[in-house]
Amino acid sequence: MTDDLVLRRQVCFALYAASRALTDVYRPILDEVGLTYPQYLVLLVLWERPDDAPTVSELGAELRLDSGTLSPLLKRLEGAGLVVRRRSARDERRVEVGLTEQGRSLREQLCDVPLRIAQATGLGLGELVALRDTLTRVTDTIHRQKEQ
Amino acid sequence: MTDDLVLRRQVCFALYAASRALTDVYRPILDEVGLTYPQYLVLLVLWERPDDAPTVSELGAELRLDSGTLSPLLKRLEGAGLVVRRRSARDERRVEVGLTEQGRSLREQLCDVPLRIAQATGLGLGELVALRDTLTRVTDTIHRQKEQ
DNA sequence: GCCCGATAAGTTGTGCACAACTTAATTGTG
DNA sequence: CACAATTAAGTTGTGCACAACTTATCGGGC
Repeated sequence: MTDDLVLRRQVCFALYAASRALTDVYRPILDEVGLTYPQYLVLLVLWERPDDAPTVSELGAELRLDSGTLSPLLKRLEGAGLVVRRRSARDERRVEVGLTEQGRSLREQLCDVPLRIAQATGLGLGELVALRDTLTRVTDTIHRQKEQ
Repeated sequence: MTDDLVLRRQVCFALYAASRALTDVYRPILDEVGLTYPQYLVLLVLWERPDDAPTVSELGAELRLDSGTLSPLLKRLEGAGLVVRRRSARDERRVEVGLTEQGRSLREQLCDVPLRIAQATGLGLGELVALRDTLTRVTDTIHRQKEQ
């Protein structure tokens, strides 16, 4: 019982370490275009629906990040000329986030990134899909518990 | 090809989201004893070898964190009375990190934490072990590539 | 029409992570 | 022995995450 408290036995440490290791793989790749990993995640959401201009809250719901994280991040993306923010006409509380032409065009430059990352993991395609699905299940389980 | 760039398909996002979700489970538990999750990880290493007093570098090698992260974190743990730092006698560059009595006694208070976390994931024991081993393999693969 | 609770985004403060740098001690080589 | 290269820890600066709070807008009930 007492030696359950050992670092290498903990799933959470494995998760924490793997997450940081993968971010290390992303860093040099994203550095070339001046992005951080969370900024890249925001762009992924925007690229999925290029004509949508989601609000800050909608972005936050996808990425599970709050305005405390997103507001300064989006300000930096706007400063880099990749994104525009505008108050919604019919609800002045909302801020819609849209891609600039420059932000749109970044997508092609980065389309081979997922493949390069997948290769760095050393896992086969089947293992990757299984891993992703297991992790997604864990995340959903935890979030469902939170809400109740 | 182009729709590989979709958030929900990316293993890395699943990893990033799961890691943050699990930290969310830890937070209220560790809050009760005034710890953050990375501080808890440092204590895990110290609890494994209570008479060892590893150096900052040795802690960093276990957790893959550098002195830029560990120095202020250890200063806070010392401020909380859980840890002591002392310069090594035979190598004045090194700083050895040891547990205080208070830091040692925290272990018993937290020994049921891994079980509570495991339950929150909703996975069975076999799945947890498999997940941990896959993640550890990915982390090791990435780090081996870095070194070459 | 007015107010009250709810909602949206932003701000402030704390604590990681990590890069780049500084300071100090040690080791290896001539 | 001298001294250059290395190593260890700490510092500084940037960018997340997240809690707690503020400001502004909106909507429903009266």
